[in-house]
Amino acid sequence: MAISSETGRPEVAFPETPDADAGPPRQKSLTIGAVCKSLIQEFPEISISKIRYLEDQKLLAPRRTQGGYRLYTQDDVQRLRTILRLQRDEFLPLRVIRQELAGGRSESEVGTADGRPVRRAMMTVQGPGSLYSLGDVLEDTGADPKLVHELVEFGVIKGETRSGVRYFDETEREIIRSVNELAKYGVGGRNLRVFRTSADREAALLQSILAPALRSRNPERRKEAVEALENLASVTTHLKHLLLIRDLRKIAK
Amino acid sequence: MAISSETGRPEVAFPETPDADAGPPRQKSLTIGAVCKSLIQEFPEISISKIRYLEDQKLLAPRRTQGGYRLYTQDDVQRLRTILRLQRDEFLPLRVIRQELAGGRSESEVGTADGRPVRRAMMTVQGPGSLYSLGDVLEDTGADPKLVHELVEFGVIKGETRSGVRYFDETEREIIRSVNELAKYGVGGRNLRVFRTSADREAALLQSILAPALRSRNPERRKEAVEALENLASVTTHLKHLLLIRDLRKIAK
DNA sequence: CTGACCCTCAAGCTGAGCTTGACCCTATGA
DNA sequence: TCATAGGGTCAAGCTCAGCTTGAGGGTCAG
Repeated sequence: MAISSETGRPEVAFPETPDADAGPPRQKSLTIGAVCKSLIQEFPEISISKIRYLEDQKLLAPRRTQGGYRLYTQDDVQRLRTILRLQRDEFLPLRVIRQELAGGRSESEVGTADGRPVRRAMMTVQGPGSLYSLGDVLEDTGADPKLVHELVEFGVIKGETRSGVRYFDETEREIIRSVNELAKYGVGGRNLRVFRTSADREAALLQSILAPALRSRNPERRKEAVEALENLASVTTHLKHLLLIRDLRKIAK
Repeated sequence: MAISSETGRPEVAFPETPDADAGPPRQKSLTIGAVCKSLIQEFPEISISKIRYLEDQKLLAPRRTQGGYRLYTQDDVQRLRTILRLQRDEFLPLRVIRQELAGGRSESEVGTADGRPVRRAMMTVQGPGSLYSLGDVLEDTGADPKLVHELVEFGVIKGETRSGVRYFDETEREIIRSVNELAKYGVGGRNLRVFRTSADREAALLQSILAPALRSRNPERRKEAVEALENLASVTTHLKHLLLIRDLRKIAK
């Protein structure tokens, strides 16, 4: 409801209404100047032109007003913060940051001063996690409602209907984000089938391997099996990525 | 005995005598050309002028012969290797590398041994990258030679035969590592087909999408296309992982 | 309707990280 | 002993990432 349509026109133009609805702190969009001010504490080197430059380099994609002004949601700002931190603290070149962010290295995982670990939130097989309304998801991901509808229809995601309203979990939200990203490159519609069926096939494979343990009466064993499942998922994902890279190299000649 | 004194004058000038004395492999000093050759496997981009440049930047300080020739001990070479790895895999600028090395971050703790880093290497579609012999790979990954043989036979990896010896690149090495990991869980043999074909299918998809740009005469456009390829690879990998997680959740109940 | 703010686009700047070339010296073995 | 392959210095130059600047012009809230 907050966002009217694909044109990126917010109903309430500027600093969005601090609407008194749902719990989570609502998204107030900021102009580029405001964003700059809000970050100058942590990053004294920042500048408006730099933020624009980062957008030019495909690291950001804020919505726009009808007039062409950039509007940054809190998520956009968080992403920007992440970018700046990766640049400052890890010396990563923008090209690499772009990829890190494209693959799901998300905001929260960088800031928190830790050393290595990088635990991926929605990568876990366990637990429910938080739920997001369609509006939340659209705002978060910048996706077209039609796209979400399509995904639901194709059974890629299904959400969870609660008192008539459909909610999505983090994984689903990230799926939407990724699909939206792919759409920009012209990957969409039935191409997604390729991914779905390969995921299904793979899940079946892993299940068949761990089936005995998963069906076990012993909760200890079941827990182990679930963990194994997570590990296997990571490894196979990595392997598939490597195989893909290998193939792509041939293509790129 | 091998090295005479602080003046940097070696008793036996050039490639030092392979002296048959004390147990530990004695310090054979290498000339800059020899060093370069010995590293070109792992770092194809290296050059004599670059090594000299690094010295200029105070990252190295090899001894010299009376005549002014640089002489590198094994330790020097190891240090150089470390520098190059920090540069390639962690993207550290030389200024930072200098500090890291000054404050005891030692050779051993960066390389192949440990867990994470190794970022770029096999993630990029570009470039030749370093090469590893079968022995290197087996040592690195702890895999069974038979396994490697199998992978080569199945055409999953093929290596690069150079003067009769087969070498593998980083991607292939990591593929081997992953497959070996999977083998521990009992995933192997023809199960790998699933992964291979899905990677192939996906590569074909991406290729078809970017084909025009990739075939373009304009090098500018081609570069963009290759970058897009890398981004797409990241995104699709992420997406597939998410889909897999989604499936696995159902399985795990 | 004005003043602060924002937009694009092309050109320019800066520093890191090498490379090149001119010119000369060193080590080694035939 | 001297040919020749390999090294050495130094200054200049090149490339690329990552911004900045400036000209010219539109947008938005009060």
